[in-house]
Parts: sequence; structure tokens; C-alpha cells
Amino acid sequence: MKELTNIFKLLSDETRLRIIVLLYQQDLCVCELGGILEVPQPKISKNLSKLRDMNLVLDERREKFVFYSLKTENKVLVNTLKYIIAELDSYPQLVIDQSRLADKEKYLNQCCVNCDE
Amino acid sequence: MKELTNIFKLLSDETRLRIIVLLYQQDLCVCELGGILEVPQPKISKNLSKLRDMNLVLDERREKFVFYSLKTENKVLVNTLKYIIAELDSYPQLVIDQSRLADKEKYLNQCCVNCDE
DNA sequence: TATACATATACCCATATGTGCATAGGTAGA
DNA sequence: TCTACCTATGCACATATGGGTATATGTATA
Repeated sequence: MKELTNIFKLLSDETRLRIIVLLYQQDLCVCELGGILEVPQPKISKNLSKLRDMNLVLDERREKFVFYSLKTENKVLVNTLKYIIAELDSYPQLVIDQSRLADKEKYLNQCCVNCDE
Repeated sequence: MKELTNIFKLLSDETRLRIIVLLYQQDLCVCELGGILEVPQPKISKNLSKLRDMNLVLDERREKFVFYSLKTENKVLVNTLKYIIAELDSYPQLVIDQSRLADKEKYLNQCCVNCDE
């Protein structure tokens, strides 16, 4: 029960939800997430650590980068994500994230491009 | 997007989730909800008012009682509830609520029986 | 080893949230 | 009208949460 309500709490923050939706589609590093979402790096890291605390993501270091992947063991979470993605057009911000995800190469290893903005 | 995250925030509190699950199955008055959940009346009312603010419930006075019903227009909410109920056995507290719901007549118009406890 | 870069965390602050208690408001019946 | 009952709301308080800034940690490379 507590696990269930905690899942919903994680989904109740916009930044975190955006991260989860992106990770549901592919593994990404902190750097890429920050670039796609246009959000400060500590904010990304903090949200990822909350997901890690709830055992919802795996983190794997690859050289300088740490890539995160979403675990798909939690049925409620996966079911919810499927539903959101099926109605993605209802959420303009998620659509934008989606298109920026297609250009993710822009953001890997180029964090400072965004930091200057 | 904000509406979406607000739905999850509402689902992230245990008492509120228990209320929502019960209302998904049948209309209930504040008195019955309090009896079934064994929760103080102000706590029930406050949570119901949050659901009302989000336009997720309808309230209808019938004599002394106010009955609440869950709206089924929000697809994400309904989908989530279906999933939870399909796996109800995973959530012992919800199973207990379920069995107490079957005896709801005990609690209608007998709030003070519980208040004495 | 020195430097640059990627990531995590500590700290501070403002705000939001849940809770209990008291009480107000509305309704029915004597 | 008085009383009992059901429900809603205000208040005070403790805690949780999100955000920003600075900084620590870890890695690669010159």
C-alpha cells in the first residue's frame, strides 16, 4: 500500500514524470535528460535518486556518463505509462520532450551548451 | 499536464486512495466512509473536498447525509483504479476495506458508535 | 598530477501537505 | 425553537517537498 502510494507520489511531480516517460522509451544519461528537459542538472540528479530509492531505475556508469534505465517490474507504473503514452497528444510538454528526444545526440557531452543559455 | 500530475498527487495519499477505491465501487456518504475506514470525520471531509476541487466527485445531499459519487470521466484515473482493483489482493488494507464495505449498513447513521471508540 | 567534465549531494529556504481539535453550518424531528 | 445529528471548515502545528546554489566525488585525458 505504501509502495503503491509512493509510486503515485513519484508520478505527481512534473519534472519527474517527464523523466520517467523519457526513460520508459530509452536509457539516457543525466546529461541527455538535462538537455532534453532544459532543467538544471542537480534537479535531474535529485529526481533520479528518488527513483533509485524506490528501486524503479538502474544506474550504470559508462566512462564519464551515468546512464539510467527504467525497471519494468512495477505493473502499476508500467500500466500507467502505457496509458499516458497512448494519449501523449493530450500533454503538449510530453510531445515536445518526445521530439527533443529524437535529437538527444545534441545534448550528450554538450551540457555546457545548455548551461550557457 | 498539471491536471495529470494532480491526479497522481491525489492518489498518493493512503486515506484518499482508500476513499477513491471505495467510491469507485459505489456511492457512499461521509458517515459510511468514516465507519468503513475508521478515520475521523474531518479527515474524510477534507479529502473529499480535495477530490471535489479536482472535479472528480459529485456530492448530493439526501436529507441529513451527503453522498459522494466518483466521476468516471478521467481516463487515467479510471484506468489506474481498474488496475488496482484487478490486483486488489496485493493490498491487504484495500481487501479489509472491501469486506467492511459489505457491512456498510452498520455505519450509516451510526457514526457515534465509532466516535466512542 | 593538473585540468576539464559529468554527476551526486549538502545546505538553506519557501511552500505545500497531512493531522488533530474545535467549531460552524445545515438538516430533521420533538 | 431546541436538540441531536451529519458534514464542512478554520486554526495551529509538525513534517515533507521542491528549488537554487555551492561544492564534493568520480572519471578521463593531457
